[in-house]
Amino acid sequence: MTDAEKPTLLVVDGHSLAYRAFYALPVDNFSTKDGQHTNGIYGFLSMFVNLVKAEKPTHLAVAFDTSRQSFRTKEYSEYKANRSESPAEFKGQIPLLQECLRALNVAVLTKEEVEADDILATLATEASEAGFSVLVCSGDRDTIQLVNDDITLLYPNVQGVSQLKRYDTDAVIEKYGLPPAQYPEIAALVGETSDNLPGVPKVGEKTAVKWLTQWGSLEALLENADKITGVAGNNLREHLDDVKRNRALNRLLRDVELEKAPADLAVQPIDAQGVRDIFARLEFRTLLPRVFDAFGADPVADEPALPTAQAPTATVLDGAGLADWAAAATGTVGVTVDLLAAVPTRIGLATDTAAAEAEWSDAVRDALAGWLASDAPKAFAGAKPQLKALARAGVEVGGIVDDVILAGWLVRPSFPDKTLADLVDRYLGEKLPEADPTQLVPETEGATPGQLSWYVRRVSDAQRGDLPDRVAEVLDDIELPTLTALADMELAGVAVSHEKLSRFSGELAARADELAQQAYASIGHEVNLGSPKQLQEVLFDELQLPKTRKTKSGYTTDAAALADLQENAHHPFLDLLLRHREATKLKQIIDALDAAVGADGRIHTTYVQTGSQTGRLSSTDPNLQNIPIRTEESRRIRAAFEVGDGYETLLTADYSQIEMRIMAHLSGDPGLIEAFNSGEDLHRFVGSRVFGVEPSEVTPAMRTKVKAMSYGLVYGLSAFGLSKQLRIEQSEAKQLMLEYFARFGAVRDYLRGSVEQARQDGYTETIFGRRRPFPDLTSMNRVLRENAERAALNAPIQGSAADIMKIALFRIRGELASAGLRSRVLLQIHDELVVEVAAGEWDSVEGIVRARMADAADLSVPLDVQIGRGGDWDEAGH
DNA sequence: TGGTAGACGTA
DNA sequence: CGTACGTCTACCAT
Repeated sequence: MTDAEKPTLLVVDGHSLAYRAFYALPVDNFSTKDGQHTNGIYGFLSMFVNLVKAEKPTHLAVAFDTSRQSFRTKEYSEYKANRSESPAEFKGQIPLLQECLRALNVAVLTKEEVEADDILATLATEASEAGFSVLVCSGDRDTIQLVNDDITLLYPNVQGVSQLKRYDTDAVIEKYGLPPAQYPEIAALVGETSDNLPGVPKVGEKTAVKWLTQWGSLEALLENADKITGVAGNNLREHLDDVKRNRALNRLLRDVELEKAPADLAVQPIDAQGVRDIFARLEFRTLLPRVFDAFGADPVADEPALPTAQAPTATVLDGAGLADWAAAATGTVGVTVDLLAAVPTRIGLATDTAAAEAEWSDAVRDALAGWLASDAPKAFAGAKPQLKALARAGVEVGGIVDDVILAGWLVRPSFPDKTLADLVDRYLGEKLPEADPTQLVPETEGATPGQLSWYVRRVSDAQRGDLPDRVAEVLDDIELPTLTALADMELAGVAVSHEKLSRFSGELAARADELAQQAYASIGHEVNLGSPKQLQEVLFDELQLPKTRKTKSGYTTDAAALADLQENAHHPFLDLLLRHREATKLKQIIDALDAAVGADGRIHTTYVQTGSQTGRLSSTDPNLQNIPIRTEESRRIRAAFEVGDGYETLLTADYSQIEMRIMAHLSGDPGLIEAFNSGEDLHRFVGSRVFGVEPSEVTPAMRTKVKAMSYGLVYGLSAFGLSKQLRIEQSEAKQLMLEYFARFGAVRDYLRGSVEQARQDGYTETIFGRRRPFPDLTSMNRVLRENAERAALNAPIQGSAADIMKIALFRIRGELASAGLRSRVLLQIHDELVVEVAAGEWDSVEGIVRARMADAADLSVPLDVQIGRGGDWDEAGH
């Protein structure tokens, strides 16, 4: 067998190389946006990919230490005792690196009590005996002893991991003057500082090599120790035990029992999707193509192809046939409506064994409308756009018992599966047949609506088994009813006055222009006021203003920082810039809204039901949940949202302090509960308790402080953050927190306890059972862990509020309908609803809205609802 | 064309 | 060093 034909095994010491990368690469450039450090992972993978590409091994493995404890520390407790604990930022990267390697289908080997190098030694030895050519990659010099004709060591340079030096037998002899097997004998004499193994004083590499050459081996040298002259000889005789110990400890084990033999380590096709997923999490982008290249995988085609199940051929029927088919079907029927430009084109139905479908037509609509509206159980994947299209065609849908996208989001709200294909992969382990969108005449046919429905039904079945009971209740009792309500709201849209918007836009354009001219004049030249980069040059280079808070690429120019600057070093440019920002921001919002007004004079937002990790909705295209309200002027935008033709007035209804009320309920704090039951203003009540004065004696300053404290609590605010917001000393903020908790101790106990509970369970839970997983609560990375703690503190509170609002929303919708009223809910802004009220319906509607919002949940404090009325949103917002 | 950073609007 | 979102512009890489 020639070398070229020999299989090549590459074995890598994962720990030592990642560790080198950790120190070689700057943390700042290698962290995810939520604070996970990735420099060690990136550096390792980068080197690893280069190695694989260059060496083209046929077999691969990466070994890791399990802990600092090994048989060596047992034999010699001082072994590596001089090494400081590796930083938590590094340790936290190891599991993620291992996850990457698993996605690459590379064997990850560990063994209790044994160091990674012993695993390398065992594999290298076994492989070389089995006729492999072996590459050992390690940053530990002890691995030099492994080198022989079949085994080559790749050793990283001091600079880092980008350059590896090759040690074959000749290279070792050239460098050390002795064959590789004798390197440990040199090391035993010289000692190894990094392992805390002292050697013979005054004996360096030169002397050691000279002695060993002279006597042939360490054994012979030690036998003849009394014949060595000079100080070094004396030292040797005094340190014989050290040398023997060193030699015993630096001998790598070659007979560790491993789960894998070299032959089991053949390079496998990578899990392309798995690699994409973990790389996306780690925010690696440039690495992805390099990995696919090195491993010879096609980044586009999904690699180790999942099995494609044989979907039943969907029977193509006419309307009557499909209606008969549906009526005869037992159990839940999967439903898929194909859309083109939001209009139905085809409809497919399926059980878990059979599928049927039809081109959409008036005849199909008429035949199927009865079954669709009935309670016959139906499952969808992403139902809302389909429901809307059907509704536009005049078809109502009842009996919705599942939406697999919603169910998937409830299980994994942080990484929701976005498509049916994702869910088919996750729950069925199959690949959904999809037409290649880049090809005019696709090679692979996509599934038909009937077949898609078959997948929907099967995913639905598989997923239900995976759903904890309480989460299933959230799906059935909250999300599915909400789904229909949202479809109605989106279809209804909200009337917006183009005239009001465009007049305001014109005013703002003129003002922004004037402010820009004045700003240019104040600094003597033009500058793009919308470019933070150019602004930094003006502020900190030209004007030499004091530096503000750091950002990734310089210093911030945000409003808070500019306001600070103005206090210290007022320059006319600052005020002009702030006012210009305000004007352009408003104009930009107005223009976006104006562009979104449809032919019907209304804006139809899209509510993303899976848009948050807490259970809240989000709103897009356009976002109607962040319409300005704070400044008098910005409210002119709200005034452009008007009651529509055929309706009489707008009603707004919002929960007051719902999150604080939920805190009171969850914590059971008697003081806070009393505050809400007393009828007194919340912050006044809390202020009187905290500062020990009568409610009437609570000053505005006191009220501001406790208000900030109360709201901050819900977000995991620190003394630092509180002091910053209130612009008070940290000591005073700390004192305020102490006083607050002295009066409302159960609040603190609850918050602490809920985070601890979440740490144990791995997830938080709302009052209604909605869960949110928090794996980072046990992270060793402090930033990551503390971020998770604050989010975990907030999740049950924000999430319970979201649950309550959803319940109120669909109950209001149902009751308005069953009372035969035309009035309808248009908007939801987290704790507020906007309702369009038809003539003569105000009293009924107001009563329904108030009652259903107030009794949406039974808490230990009342849910207070504020109602407003007006011809536009601004007026209605009291 | 696509993605990120910085800024800022809301609850 | 306060949670949850979406969208805009500038800018840089492709």
